[in-house]
Amino acid sequence: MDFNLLSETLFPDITATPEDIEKRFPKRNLPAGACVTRIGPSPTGFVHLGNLYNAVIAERLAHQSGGVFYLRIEDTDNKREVEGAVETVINSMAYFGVHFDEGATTDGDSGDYAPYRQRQRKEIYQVFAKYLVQHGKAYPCFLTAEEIDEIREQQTASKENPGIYGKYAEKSRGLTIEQIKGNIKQGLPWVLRYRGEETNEYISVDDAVRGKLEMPRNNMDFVLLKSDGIPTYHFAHVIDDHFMRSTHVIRGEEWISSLPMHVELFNILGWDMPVYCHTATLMKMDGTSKRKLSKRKDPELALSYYQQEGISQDAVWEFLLTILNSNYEEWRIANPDMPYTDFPYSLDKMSISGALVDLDKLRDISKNVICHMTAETVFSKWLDWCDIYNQEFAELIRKYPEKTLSALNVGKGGNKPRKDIETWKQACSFMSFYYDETFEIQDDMSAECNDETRKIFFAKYLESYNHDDDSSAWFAKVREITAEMGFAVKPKDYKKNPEMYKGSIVNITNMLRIALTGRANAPDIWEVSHVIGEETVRKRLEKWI
RNA sequence: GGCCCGUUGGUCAAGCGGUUAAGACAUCGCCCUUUCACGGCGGAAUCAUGGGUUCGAUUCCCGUACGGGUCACCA
Repeated sequence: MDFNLLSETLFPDITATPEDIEKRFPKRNLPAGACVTRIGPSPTGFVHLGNLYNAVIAERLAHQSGGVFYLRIEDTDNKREVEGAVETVINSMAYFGVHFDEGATTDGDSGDYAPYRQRQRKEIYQVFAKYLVQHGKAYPCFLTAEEIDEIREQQTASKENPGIYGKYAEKSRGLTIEQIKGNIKQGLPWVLRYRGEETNEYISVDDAVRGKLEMPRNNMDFVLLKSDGIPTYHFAHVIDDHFMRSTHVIRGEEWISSLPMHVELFNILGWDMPVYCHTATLMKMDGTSKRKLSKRKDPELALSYYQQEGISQDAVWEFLLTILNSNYEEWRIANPDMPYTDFPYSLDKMSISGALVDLDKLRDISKNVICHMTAETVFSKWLDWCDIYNQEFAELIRKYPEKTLSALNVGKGGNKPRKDIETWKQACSFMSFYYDETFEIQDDMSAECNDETRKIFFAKYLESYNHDDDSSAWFAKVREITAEMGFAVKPKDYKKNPEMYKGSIVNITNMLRIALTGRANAPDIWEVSHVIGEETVRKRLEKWI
């Protein structure tokens, strides 16, 4: 077979050579050790935690080494593409603070290795498709879906591995140049297949997170170009990561099994392989067993879930970093105020078994992240979230900016700051008692405080109430009233001799707190009183008399 | 089914031939405290399993079980 003639028949319009492409995308001029990484989402409209997970690794690797981190859109499957999905990807990454140095943007592509959308790189792939045909390493295949099914059935029946290889490839490989020309003239669709070798060799790849990976060398005639002339993932990956000069390929472990195909292509094209980093799959607890997070069953897989829940993007990063590098948590405890960018991220500290997405842990992290923010930061981030997800509350915040800010400052100072706010969504319910519009009594007062006790207490309290009292003067009065009413001023006294008292000061303050905030769990009473103001204090307490 | 990856408390995990098997979340108890928190202290709780190798295995090797991935003109 005349491979040159075949390649001209198949790709008459391709005139560029591999050398031309090499020249067009020269090696990057970066300091030694700089990593070039990327994420390559496909625009299906669904951005999930796994995307972010890998993005965090890639971003850290690139930016902590002075390298480049870019966004490539893997849109080779036009059937799955959803309109606006590229924007969705870019926007959600931006929302979570992932910034690219180059790649696809909402406004075209930016960077020297453009285009960054695979469909626009069709000619580039075809240059190499043609090259492989010229060298007898690829051939057109006219097998129909039915024929392929038949082969598979036969293979299943005889318990052989499914696929086009060895003797099963004879039919598709055996065409003469005339037959091929004739088929093309007739307009029959064809795909370009790699010509696999029958082999029992093994390949070995050093994976940066898993160590040595050993598996049988590829023997399949896998598809390089689909019938629309667009490459499959495998072919596109090899060409793009070579020409975009990626040094590290970070991707999920589901790709491990196609590694032999990629190795084959890198070898045949004579290129160096990037460092592969196959990451663990995110799991979830289902009953008593772990399973992969599923798009249909688990809302927390979608990145939009974290946005809707109002989990701060910093918290999501912290969380991801803690499951990505086992020493991150200790580092964070030792360095509570440093930015995460100071943490030296390393691939060999990665866990290789699937991590469970533990929402409890996330909440705890989020709480700590928020408690380290200034009230001003909390104010603006929370407001940003409310503007999108809770407009009613956004209005309230805007209506009472000063009150809101001082409320956010309650318990902030000192070395033991309060950790009341977990998420922006939860902040709306936590903060609701500060505003008359959303104030409501949620908890019941303790049994020790019956109607009569309440009436007496609140009457006395209001009578002696002086809004200008400082915290200790205020509390002295509370104690005084408590004693007058026959309640123990010190909880310990009550504990020792419960029969001597009607209750303890704990019951009194609990009653006061509920009247003022509607719940048993709320910050310091004196501080709250000063945020909501004297008028509101009196109004809320008078109701009980 | 073939090939591949994995398995330390409820969860995330450190560990790399000899440890009282770190730490964090969750949980429970106690302490601090006017309350709510925060914080402090402490408890309970783990090496999937069977064989080797070894003076000694959580750690190394093999088998078994269990979980996961993949076997497309999807990525």
